[in-house]
Amino acid sequence: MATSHPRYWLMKSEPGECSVDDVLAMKNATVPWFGVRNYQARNFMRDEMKVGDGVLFYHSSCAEPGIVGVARVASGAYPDATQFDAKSPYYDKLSKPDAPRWMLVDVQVLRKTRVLGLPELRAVPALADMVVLRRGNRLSITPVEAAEWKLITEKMLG
DNA sequence: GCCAACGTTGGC
DNA sequence: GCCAACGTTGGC
Repeated sequence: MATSHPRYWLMKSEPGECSVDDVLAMKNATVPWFGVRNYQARNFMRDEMKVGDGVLFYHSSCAEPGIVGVARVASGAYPDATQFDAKSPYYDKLSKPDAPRWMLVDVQVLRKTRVLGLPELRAVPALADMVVLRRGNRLSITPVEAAEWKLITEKMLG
């Protein structure tokens, strides 16, 4: 049976660690989405994301949280190298190379946008159900509905 | 710095 | 398997 999986996602990054500008400065404007240590977010990357899926690049834990760029999923899932690096804050001593716990995908930034902040997003009735806007949401990767993607990328950022 | 909300841990 | 304690996220 064909399961309809989301084709669009919102991915949070702390700009102090990896901003949209940092990614644009990288080779092919592409970055491995390292550091996710939440099973639900991992499962999205491991099980549901496909190359070409749309991504809203979001800055969190900063002066002006919000959407700051449009990106795409640029690889299938593979192990997050930081889990094996004892010097990394993301080191996981329980993870073994032959049985990695944490998987990631590469994300390629297609364009930087103006900051679409939370108050502006919350002011749009059609976005009221966006997962990222739900009360208490802390998940760093959330699905985005096709209609939400279209509205944000074409109307609000167009 | 505060605090709400949620995930994880671990004793039982 | 329950659930209290604790840690983390992230907006404000």
